Amino acid sequence: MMFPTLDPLLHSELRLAIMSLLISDVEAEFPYIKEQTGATAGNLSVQIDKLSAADYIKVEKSFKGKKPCTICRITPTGLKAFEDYVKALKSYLDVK
Amino acid sequence: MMFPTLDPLLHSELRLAIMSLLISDVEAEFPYIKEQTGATAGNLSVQIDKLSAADYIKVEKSFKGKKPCTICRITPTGLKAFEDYVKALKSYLDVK
DNA sequence: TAAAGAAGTTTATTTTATAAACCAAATTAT
DNA sequence: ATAATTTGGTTTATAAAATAAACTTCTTTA
Repeated sequence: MMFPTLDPLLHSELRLAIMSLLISDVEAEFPYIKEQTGATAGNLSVQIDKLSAADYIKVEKSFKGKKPCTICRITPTGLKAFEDYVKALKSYLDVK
Repeated sequence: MMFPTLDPLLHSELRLAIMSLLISDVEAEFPYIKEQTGATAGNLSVQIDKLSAADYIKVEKSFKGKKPCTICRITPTGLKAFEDYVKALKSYLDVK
């Protein structure tokens, strides 16, 4: 087949946005990701879980003063997957 | 919001592959698209309908000798949508 | 101390992708 | 000649995914 399969975990608007953020920002808190992506909290929570379950990101729960704080970071696995995804996408887009 | 929405009609592996083919090849027959994408006929038929309903492609049904022949071509609308999609995707991918 | 807000999670709903089943005509084999 | 297979699809059913609504717990403010 001439078109490589696109990692379904990354071929999702919200999950891709999350990963994109975490590549630039190294780490990001839940509310920040929510604001930057415009996602609802529920949707974001679900998609973060999926990325986390695949070990594409690590999620660290702590407290910031008295409030819960969820920090996300990309993993090497996630970075690799993202790079592979971009490479794969290019065979769909670089069409000339 | 910092991430533009990705046209859901194009943000689909098979539909994107179809569009990608039609940009390089100008026109393509159903069996050729099927072979190039590795899709099942059913899936391909459905996705072609969707692209056609949005006027991203035109579908022309004729006969080749005695056999039915379905030819697909991209429309200006489709080309524009593809270009916009690529542009939008870049804000997710060009991350450095 | 009641109401509102923050930070999420869980669950339900809608949408989408995909394949399985089907159909009609043509070709090939018996 | 006719039965079986292949070609070129379409329609329908199923499985998976995305998304939002509803809920929870704790905190802050009125």
